[in-house]
Amino acid sequence: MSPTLSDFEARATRDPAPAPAKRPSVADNQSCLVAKVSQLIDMSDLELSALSQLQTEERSFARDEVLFSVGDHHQDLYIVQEGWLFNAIDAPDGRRQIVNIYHPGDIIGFPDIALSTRTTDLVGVTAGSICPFPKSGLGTIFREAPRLAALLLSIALREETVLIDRLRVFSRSSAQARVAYLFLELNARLRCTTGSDDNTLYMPLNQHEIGDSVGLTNVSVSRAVTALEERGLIATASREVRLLDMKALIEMCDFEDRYAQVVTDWFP
Amino acid sequence: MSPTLSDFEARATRDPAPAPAKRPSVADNQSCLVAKVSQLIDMSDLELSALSQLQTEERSFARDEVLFSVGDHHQDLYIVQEGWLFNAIDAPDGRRQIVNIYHPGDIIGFPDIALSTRTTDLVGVTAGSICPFPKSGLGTIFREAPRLAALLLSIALREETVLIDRLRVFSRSSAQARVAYLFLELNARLRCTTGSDDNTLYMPLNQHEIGDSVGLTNVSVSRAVTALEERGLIATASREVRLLDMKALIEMCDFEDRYAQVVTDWFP
DNA sequence: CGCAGCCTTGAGATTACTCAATCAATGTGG
DNA sequence: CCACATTGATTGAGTAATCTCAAGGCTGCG
Repeated sequence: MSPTLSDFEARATRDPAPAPAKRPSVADNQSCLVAKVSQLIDMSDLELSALSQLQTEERSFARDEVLFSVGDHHQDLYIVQEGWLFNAIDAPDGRRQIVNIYHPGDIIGFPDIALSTRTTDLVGVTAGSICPFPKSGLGTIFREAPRLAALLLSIALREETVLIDRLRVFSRSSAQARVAYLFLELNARLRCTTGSDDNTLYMPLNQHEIGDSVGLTNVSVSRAVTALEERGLIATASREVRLLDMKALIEMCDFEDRYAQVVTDWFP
Repeated sequence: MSPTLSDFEARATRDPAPAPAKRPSVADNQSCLVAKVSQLIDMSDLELSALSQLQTEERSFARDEVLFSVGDHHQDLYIVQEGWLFNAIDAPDGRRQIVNIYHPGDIIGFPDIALSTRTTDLVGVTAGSICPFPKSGLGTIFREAPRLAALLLSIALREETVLIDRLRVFSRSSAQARVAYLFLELNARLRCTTGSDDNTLYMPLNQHEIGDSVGLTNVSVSRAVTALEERGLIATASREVRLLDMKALIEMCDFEDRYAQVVTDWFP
């Protein structure tokens, strides 16, 4: 039996070893994008074929590999097949802002397609692979599969809502609240794909990278994590975080789960 | 001659008196959305009629009026016809995050349509009016006018890029840099609609509201503005800000103008 | 003239940052 | 199998920035 999307996801989150075993090409079965979209809506044959035509070869990446950089010209979106990545912007003072953390099934590079060049670097957190998806294929989708086009807009708008949530948290809250928010968000996202619900999450980012995500230094992250542990809100193992007191965590950073629902009532 | 979009904009930014004079209804000429979209691309007759059918009655609002609140169910997007508004989220500790500031021609409520309820409050900064646009009309656009649908996605993605820029600035930068960024962003947005290029901008927000926008207290805003003036980077009058040293301002907050361009090469 | 809203300024408290040293975990080569 | 190097996490001490609380000033308006 060939692997399904959830197989990929489970493997990616539990076994992020640097050298991934030989996997069957995605073309063996279906494209990453088809898998991703199938999760969200049922597709007609027409829609399926429109999507499948956009299939291109997957590309693998290594831990810490930079897949593209700010200023690069681009032709593609990517769908994550396996592994974690993030995109980031380097500030002139040497600090870095991690903008988004990507997991299997996520779409990478969406905001950039309205501009001519990349606005962020893309970096591998673990080893893994991504499926390119030519930007020009979007035209086809909009022309031939309006319902899929509407779904893409929905995905973009949900990303925007999440960014607004983060803006609120990161511009006002304490170090502990910021770290708590990051853990809660990752948990919400991973839960809706992997289905595990014990509120334990795999965390391949080191504390410096966590700091780059939430706007803190590695030292402040360390202190915040320690404080959250001492308060009994979380427990950390080697590369795992367990959220012990969801209610308190959610309350301290005013977290909202935006991944639970997608409204489709206005779709064509 | 009935007013054009740019008439509205010029009036809104230069004459934000609390009680707007009687204006002809937008139906006299064309819908707000048609005007907005015409700015960005040329439309075929088919596209024009698809858009025009979505016309509904405009609604006026007063300074400080709350037009909708977090949790409200919604059916509409809005296009700003005249005046300024912002949307905001109240934090449990009594502070408030202003998420977005809207000017004539802007689309309000876009991120919310992927969710069932409002995620922010909408508040009038000056008096003005907005044109509702039923969410269900989006389905029509996606079905019948794919190029307009693609344009909507572009607009959403540009909003997202701007949010990413803000996340970077507000989670790391100094008070002066945050305030400078806000002024630069407002200037860039107003310039592309009003066309004035002397880098002087109308600023109806008080310092408390500026603080709510950039994640500072009113006291810190006051100190930051004073410091920027003392350094000769800006000058402030009663309700105006003049940007004296664009180069230094842009450099201190790493500002990027995302409003100058929209790439349409992938459009159907 | 006096009130109200907004802005400014001061002083002390809080919070995160920087710099630096130490500790822990992991992996490598002899 | 163990010394050693490397990377990441922790802890301490002092610094810098913003926040809070509070008082006072300016401006526009009834």
